Amino acid sequence: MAVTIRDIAKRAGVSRGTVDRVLHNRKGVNEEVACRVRAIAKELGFIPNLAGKALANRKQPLRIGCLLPSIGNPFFTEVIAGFRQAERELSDFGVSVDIMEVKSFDRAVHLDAIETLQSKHYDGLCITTINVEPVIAAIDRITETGTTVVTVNTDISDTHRLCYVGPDYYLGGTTASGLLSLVCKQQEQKILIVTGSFNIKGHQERIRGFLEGLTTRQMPHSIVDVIESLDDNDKAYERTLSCLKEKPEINCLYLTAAGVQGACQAVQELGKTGNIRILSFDDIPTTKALIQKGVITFTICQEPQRQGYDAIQKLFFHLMNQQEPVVDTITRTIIKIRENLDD
Amino acid sequence: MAVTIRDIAKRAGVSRGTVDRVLHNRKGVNEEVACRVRAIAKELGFIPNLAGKALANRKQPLRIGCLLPSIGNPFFTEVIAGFRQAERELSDFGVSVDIMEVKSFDRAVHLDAIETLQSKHYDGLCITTINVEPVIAAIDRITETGTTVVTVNTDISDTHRLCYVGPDYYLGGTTASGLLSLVCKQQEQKILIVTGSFNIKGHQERIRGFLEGLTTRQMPHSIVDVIESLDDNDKAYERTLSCLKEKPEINCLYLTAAGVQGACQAVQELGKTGNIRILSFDDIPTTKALIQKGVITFTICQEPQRQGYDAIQKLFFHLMNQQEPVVDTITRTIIKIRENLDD
DNA sequence: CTGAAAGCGCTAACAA
DNA sequence: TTGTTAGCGCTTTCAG
Repeated sequence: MAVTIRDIAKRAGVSRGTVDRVLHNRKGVNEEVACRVRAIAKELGFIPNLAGKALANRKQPLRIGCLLPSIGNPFFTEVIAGFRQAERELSDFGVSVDIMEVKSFDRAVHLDAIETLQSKHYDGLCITTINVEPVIAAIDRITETGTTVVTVNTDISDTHRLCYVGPDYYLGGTTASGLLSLVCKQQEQKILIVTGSFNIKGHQERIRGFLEGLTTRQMPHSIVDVIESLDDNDKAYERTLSCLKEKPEINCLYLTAAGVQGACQAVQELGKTGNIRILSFDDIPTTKALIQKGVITFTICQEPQRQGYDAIQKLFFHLMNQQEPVVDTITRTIIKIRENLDD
Repeated sequence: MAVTIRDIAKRAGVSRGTVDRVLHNRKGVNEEVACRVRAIAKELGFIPNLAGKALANRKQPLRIGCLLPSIGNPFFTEVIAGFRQAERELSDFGVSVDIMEVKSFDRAVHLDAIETLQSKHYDGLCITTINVEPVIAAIDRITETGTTVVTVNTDISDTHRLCYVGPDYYLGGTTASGLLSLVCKQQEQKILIVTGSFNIKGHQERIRGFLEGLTTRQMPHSIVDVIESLDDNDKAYERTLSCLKEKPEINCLYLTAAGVQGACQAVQELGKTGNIRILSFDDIPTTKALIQKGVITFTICQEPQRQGYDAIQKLFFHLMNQQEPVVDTITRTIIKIRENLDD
């Protein structure tokens, strides 16, 4: 039978109320008793019962706020589904989830959004934002007020976030290179890299992992060019098109970010489908369609729905039961080809 | 604010006890009142609060029993880890999980094990067993006594199980064929299929999916032979060795089941590593090592840990809150190559 | 057949 | 500084 605060109270010769105060580090307890209670709790290996806590907390439900740069970016649809699933499963424990969506990775927009979130005094935050100085500072201000922050999909370095839930971008890159090597054998690849932004660390990591992976696999290759799509289909289309025209030797496209459809459209219009091998990331509907058609050979995914789900879960368990250390959740690097696209 | 039995009781002009009796279909309630209560519950969209239930149920905890043919089969290590993780997370809700392990797929052994499980009167069962007549009947006998059964990893047809949690074997086969096609282009594959048993449906499905997938991808190929390993490394080694000697044209091995290490040993001893392409299923430690070494090109996995975890979760939620319909969980078909082997 | 009351583990408001 | 009490939603026992 599990240990309860009753057991601790009896053993320490105090009331349950006092035990509760000690366990929550609330002031107004004689330091001596506090010590004794803490010692006994540790000795007995006390773990608070979740059901009991949830029931008692019902009057002051747990409020979680989220920030996603999801407007106009279909990738985040799945992340949101994960948030919502977690909210549903945890509703019996008094959890509510608000999602704030913004467009783009603009610095001012994000700072503004974070300000707004702070003003709402959530118990916890799940956020995907940009890793730049003023944003980092804003987040530190929030954590200092006692709000717990989890970073989702994109980590924010050197801040006091509880943990990160998202992919290993470098591993995504090496996996792409590994599979490319298997598929192309010793045929030299003349590669055009279409990345999202030179300023986004995840995209850079996908390139770094890819290049190092090609070397490890001793894959003959050359990088013909690296261009930015800014996660935009139109830009990806134009720039890919002009680059392919200029450099007809290109036989491989490595798409590290959004803008997949645009880049593929350029290839298709030039009648080069089949002659140019295309690799991409994620599996938004348009990408799936291109794999079905055989335009893209494979895509590397990152469990977006799980990112949303796990972020909320982590936050919840931590808020309900401080103490045990929290580690990052690195979501899986999933290879999808035509056959296993739908699961 | 969510609806509680209190709300229903007030509205129906009865006590909470009566509402509880009605909601649990317990006898001893005037049919008229019962109807009224049921109607109000439905109208208000009542969903019982999990935390409340768990707390009240604490005196009669939920007991779940599991059956796995895991002795001597490393694949199930992960499934067990999933069972245990679920048990840990649900311990606050009074759930306990007993695991019964047997060796092999012997009919008598399984019948005996199921008998034993029945005699322990568990609230729910998670089982991996064989899909044959007497076993099916034994399971039906159990479900008739009110014990809920979930099938894990291997489904049992036409029985009154709550649901199935496991892979889509056919999809595993098509995925293997799809990736093989990408890797081998138009090079004709002369394939030796090493399956586990002709009598195990999952293995058959992996073959069927593979063959149909090769046709869909218009992959030139021939099946040189199909042999059984009986999930045993020694047998796999011997039979693969003699077959490879007899038919030196074989350039591809399709391993649908256990015995991977044995089959690979045969290839290695003949000095044919690199000349024979090998595909396998699952990622037990020995298989991982063979991928690292480059002996196996890729392996198709099925989320074994999630199988264990989800099976318990499903069972738990259903036992706590009958009513909502339960659907099967088909775990993902995961492609692993050297680079993404460890996640 | 039905209501009242106690209790699961925990929290918070109120007394002392 | 500490103890007492009521109550979260649900189940169960004991009266009636």
